[in-house]
Amino acid sequence: MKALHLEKIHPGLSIDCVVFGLHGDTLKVLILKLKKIDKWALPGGFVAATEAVDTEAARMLKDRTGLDHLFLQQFHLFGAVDRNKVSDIRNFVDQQIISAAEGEVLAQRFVTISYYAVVDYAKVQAPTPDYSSEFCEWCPLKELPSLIHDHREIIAKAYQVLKRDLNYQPIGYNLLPDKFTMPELQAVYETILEKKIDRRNFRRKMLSFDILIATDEVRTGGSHKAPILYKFDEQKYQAAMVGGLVSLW
Amino acid sequence: MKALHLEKIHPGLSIDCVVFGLHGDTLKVLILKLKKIDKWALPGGFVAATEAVDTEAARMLKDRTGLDHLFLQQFHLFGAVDRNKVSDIRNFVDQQIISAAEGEVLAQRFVTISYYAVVDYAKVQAPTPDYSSEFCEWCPLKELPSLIHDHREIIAKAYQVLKRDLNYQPIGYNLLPDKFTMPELQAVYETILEKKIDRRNFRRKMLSFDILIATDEVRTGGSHKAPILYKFDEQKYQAAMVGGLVSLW
DNA sequence: ACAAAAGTGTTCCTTTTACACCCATGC
DNA sequence: GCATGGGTGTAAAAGGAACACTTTTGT
Repeated sequence: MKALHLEKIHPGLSIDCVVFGLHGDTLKVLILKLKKIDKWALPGGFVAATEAVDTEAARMLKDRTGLDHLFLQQFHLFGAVDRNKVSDIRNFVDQQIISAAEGEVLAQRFVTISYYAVVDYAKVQAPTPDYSSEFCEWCPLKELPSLIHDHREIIAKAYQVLKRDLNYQPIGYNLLPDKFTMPELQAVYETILEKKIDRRNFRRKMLSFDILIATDEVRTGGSHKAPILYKFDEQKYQAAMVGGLVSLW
Repeated sequence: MKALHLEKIHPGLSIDCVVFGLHGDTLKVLILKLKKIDKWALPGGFVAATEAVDTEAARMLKDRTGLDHLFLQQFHLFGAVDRNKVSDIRNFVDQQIISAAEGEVLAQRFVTISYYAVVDYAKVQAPTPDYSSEFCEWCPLKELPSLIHDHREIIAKAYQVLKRDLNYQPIGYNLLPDKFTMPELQAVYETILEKKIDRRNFRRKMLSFDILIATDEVRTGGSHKAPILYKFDEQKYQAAMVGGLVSLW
């Protein structure tokens, strides 16, 4: 159980991560159940004085999910004056999750820089809680429990940005295993965008981007024709991420 | 001349603003010439402990440009460990622009949250320098002088985001006077995207978004047919900003 | 009258949309 | 063999690209 080392952190700045995963046709986010308190929180933490902010975000994700090199996007700094609620901090101290001295520090004003990540649900075996939480859970985006501070707002913004980015960049990559079928990829889009897409048109358009490679394997098991397994063309995928898939002019 | 009040600011956090303006067919950014030092800086400052970050960014823009209610978008937190160069700070102290005690504080690690703004060049009469700078100037994006810290990198990122956003949202609004002609609007796109667009196709597509209202006025003066003046339809413009102009599905 | 540049229209071609049809797999 | 869902094809409509023509303004 790691403790806090508040003297070594960058002052007044925290990181919060919204980790998206797809469970069947449900979009879920990773949240932590706090100890002794009936509230939840986003995975996050503080920035070591000696580390880059982006590096620290990646570290936190690794600590919680075990995953490295994932799709991690900084998306917004939340900087309202009273965004970290003093009542929440006091609760922490009362429940002896943090010391009075630590509570003192955390009750000061904090701004938080938020990142979102999209991960392959299946690759995250057992998400690991941190010092302040008893367990970690995937929660459907539409069924969020009571969250501390402005974490609900952060998730809402993350989802909005995710939807926008999905229309611009082939994010599906990161939510799926290395090899996946066209219907699986389509499900990613339909779930996130909350919209039905014509099967055949989706297929054609997706293939036209020329970022997928058909393998000679198929996914058997369903009582129907076995769908072809695809993988992303790393090179072309990266290029598409830079330029974007659609543009006005 | 306002002084620094470092005891009242949020620690380790600064704001930097990239203000874009269009001068003819040149995209320019607003930069400040530092006193006694042969370097330039972005307009920016520190966050009062009692103010929201977004509010502070707007205040800085108002202080420098006199403009209120402008298009101001937070776009990235720069959080590398050594991004604020100690040598630059020392220079400040040596030149007595700031006190030794202030220099002490500023030499600590700072992360900066960046905003970009797009403004009507003509509306900014005389940009006002701050306590650290002797004057303020519009500089062509392609001819940037030596800038402190990572400000060059910040401008580069801002430009990249601006180009992306332009393809998504009708930003042109903010770079132009209330009433403008179709060729003027087209020039905004061509200048920012560095790309020629067919006059007639641009017109048709832009009108198809149904966010422009033709006035019954024209702009005279050119030795050619007087172009119609348009204005944005506030309502529909706002809606388009939310949904975006293009989408994959 | 002429140059310059704006407004309008047209043609061709590509993409999108909305389908019908066939194919493989498991029960 | 049949239900299920995947792969392929196609006709009609919409949208995009390229270009000709007309109109207005200042000199």
